[in-house]
Amino acid sequence: MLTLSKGLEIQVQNALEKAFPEAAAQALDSGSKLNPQLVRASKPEFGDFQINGALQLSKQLKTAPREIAEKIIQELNRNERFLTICNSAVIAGPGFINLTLQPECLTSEIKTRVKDPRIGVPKRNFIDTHTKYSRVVVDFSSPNIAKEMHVGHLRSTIIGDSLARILEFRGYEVLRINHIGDWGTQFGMLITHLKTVAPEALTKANALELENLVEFYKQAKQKFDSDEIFQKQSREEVVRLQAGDSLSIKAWSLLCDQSRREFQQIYNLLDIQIHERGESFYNKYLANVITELTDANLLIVDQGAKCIFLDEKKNKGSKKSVIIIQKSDGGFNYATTDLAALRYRFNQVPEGDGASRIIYVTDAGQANHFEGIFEIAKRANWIPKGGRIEHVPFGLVQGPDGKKLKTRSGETIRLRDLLDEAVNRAEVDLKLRLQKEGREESEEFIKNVSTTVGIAAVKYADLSQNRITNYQFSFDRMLALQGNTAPYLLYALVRISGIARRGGSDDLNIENLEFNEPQEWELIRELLKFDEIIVEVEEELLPNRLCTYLFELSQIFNRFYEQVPILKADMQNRISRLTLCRLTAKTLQLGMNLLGIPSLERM
RNA sequence: GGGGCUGUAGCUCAGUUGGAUAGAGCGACGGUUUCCUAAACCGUAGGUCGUGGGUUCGAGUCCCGCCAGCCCCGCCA
Repeated sequence: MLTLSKGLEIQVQNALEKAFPEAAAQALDSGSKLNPQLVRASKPEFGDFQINGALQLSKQLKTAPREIAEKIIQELNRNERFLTICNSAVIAGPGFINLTLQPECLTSEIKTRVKDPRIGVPKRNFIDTHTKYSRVVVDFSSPNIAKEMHVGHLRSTIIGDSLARILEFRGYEVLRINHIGDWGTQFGMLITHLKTVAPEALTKANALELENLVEFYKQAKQKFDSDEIFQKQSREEVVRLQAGDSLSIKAWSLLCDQSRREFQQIYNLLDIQIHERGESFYNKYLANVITELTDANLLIVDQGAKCIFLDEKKNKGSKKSVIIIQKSDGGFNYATTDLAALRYRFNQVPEGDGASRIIYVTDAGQANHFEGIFEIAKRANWIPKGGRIEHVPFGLVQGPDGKKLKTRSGETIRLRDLLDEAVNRAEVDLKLRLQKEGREESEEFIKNVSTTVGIAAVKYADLSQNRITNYQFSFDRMLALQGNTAPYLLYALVRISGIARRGGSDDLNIENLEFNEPQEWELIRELLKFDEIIVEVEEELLPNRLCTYLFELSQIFNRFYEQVPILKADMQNRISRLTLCRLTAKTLQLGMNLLGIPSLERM
C-alpha cells in the first residue's frame, strides 16, 4: 500500500498545517515540518493507519493532545480527496487518530495487483534519487580453497543470495561476488606441506580427493603452528606465489580447480548464482593500495610492518587497535586484499566495478575488521559521494546444546552432509504420511518433494531468524509440519493449487469483486502489505521480516480457507474469493522466490 | 585490559522513525474433518521484557551504570 499511504501522508500533512498555520510557518522557517507521525495502525481494531503526532505536538502547540487531534480531524473531514481514501477519522485514547481505508479503495488495489506481475512493488527509480548508479556488490558465501564448505558458509550463502534477489527485483544491477579464500598464508602452508607428502598434487590435476586435501591442510596448519622452520618456509612460499612464480602458480591453480568443482555442486543444489572473484584477483592491485595509503600519509611502520592505527576518537587511554597492511616480510594479508577489493568495487569501469553500494555478508566476528577497513577507506577518501558500504553480520550456527554446531565426534559438519540429511529426513516424513493417507506417488514425485522441502526447510530456518543473533540449528524444528517453517508455507500454496485444480482456474472476470466476511478483509489487508515489506527489507537488509510476513499471510489464508466456503459459494462470492486465492498464491510464490525458496503444486 | 553482539513466556524466537492492553510457534490442556491436501483450524493456560538509574506526555525500543553469555583484538582469514 505504498502508493495509498503516500497519498494519505500528503492529505494528513496538509490537514495538520491547515489546522495550525502559525506553527507550520514557524517550522518551515527553521527548515523543518510539523510531523503528524502517520504510521500503520498497531492493531486491527484501530483501523489501517494511526496519527500519533498530536501527543508530541502538545507541548509545542500549547494545546491538549485531544484538542489538537480534534482540529486535525476537522480539517481531514473537510477534505474530499481524503474522504475518497478513508472513512472519517476517529479520535481515540489520549489523542491518537485512527484511520480506516474505504473498502472500495482496498478492492481496487486488489484488482490492480492481480494483474501486476510485480504485485505492486515498484522498481527503484535511480534517475530521481541521489544515487546515480544502480550497481550493488553483494559479497557473500566466500568459502576457502582446500577446505570443504561447512555450516559457517551456509548463512552467508543463503542470506547473501536472498538479499541479492531482493535488490535485483527492486531494480539494482547486482554483482554477486564470491570472494573465495584462494590466496594468502594458508596456501604457503599447504604447498610447502604437499611438497614433502604429496608432490604429485602440485603438478597433476585431481591427484588427490578433496577430502585428502582437507586432511593435508589440517596437518599443514598444525605444523605451521608448532614448527618454526616450516612457518618460515610457508611464508617464503607465499611471497613466491604473490610474486607470480610459475611453479607456485601452477600448483595453486590445480588446487583451486578441484575445490571449485566441489563448491559448484553445493551451489547447484541450493540454486545459488554467484560469480567467483577470489582474493587472488586483487593481487595486482595490492601494491597500489600501499602507494595510495602512503601518499595519504596513513601508514606507520611499526616493528617492520606497515600499519594503520585506528580508534582516534575513542582515546580513553586505551591501546589503539591496529591493522597491518604489509607484513614485515613484505607479504600482504587479508586487510590489504579487502582494501584493494573495496577500492576496485567503487572504482569506475573499466578499472573497477562502478558500484554505489557494497554489502558484505559475513559472520559477526568480523565486525571489528570491517569497521577498521571502512574507517581506512573513509580516511583514504575512497568512498564516492552517495556511496554506501555495509557489513551485514550474522551470528553463529549453534547445535541444540547451544554450542557451536559440531558432529558427535566434535568435527565440523560438512555442508553437503547437512543438506543431504535434511532431504533424507523430509523423505522419511513424506513416505510416512503417504502411507498413513494411503496415497500412491511416483518415485520422481517423492524425490522432488523431499528435495524441495528439505532444502527449503534449511534455507527458511536460517532466513526466518533475525540474522544478528546466534541461530540454533535443529532438523526437527525446521522440518516440523507446523509453525513458522518452510513446510507450512509450502502447504498453504499447495492448498491454493488444490482449489485451482478443482475448478478454480477458470478465467476470472474481476471487474465486480465483492467482499463481506471479516476473514476476507483480513486477508486483503495482509496481501496489500507486501510492497512495504519488500522495500523495508531492501533498506534494512533483514530477510526475516519477509519471512514473518509470509508466515502471517499463510496463517491468515489458512484461516480464510477453513472458515469461508470458496468453490461452493455463489458466483459473485466465488469469483471474489478465487481472486484472493490467486493473489495469495502469487504473493507467496514471489515472496518465497525472493528468499531463494522454490514452491510446489502438490506435496 | 579494550571493542562488539546478545539477554523478552518452560523451549525457540518476533517486536517497524519511542505510541494505546508486549506477540508468534513449539511444548501442555481442551475442541473441530458433509467444497477445495487436518502438514490445517478454533479455544485455554503461561511475562518484574537480565538489573538499577535517567530522558519523555509515553520506553522492550533512546542514554548511563552494573550482572551474565558469546565473539573479536600486530604480522591467520
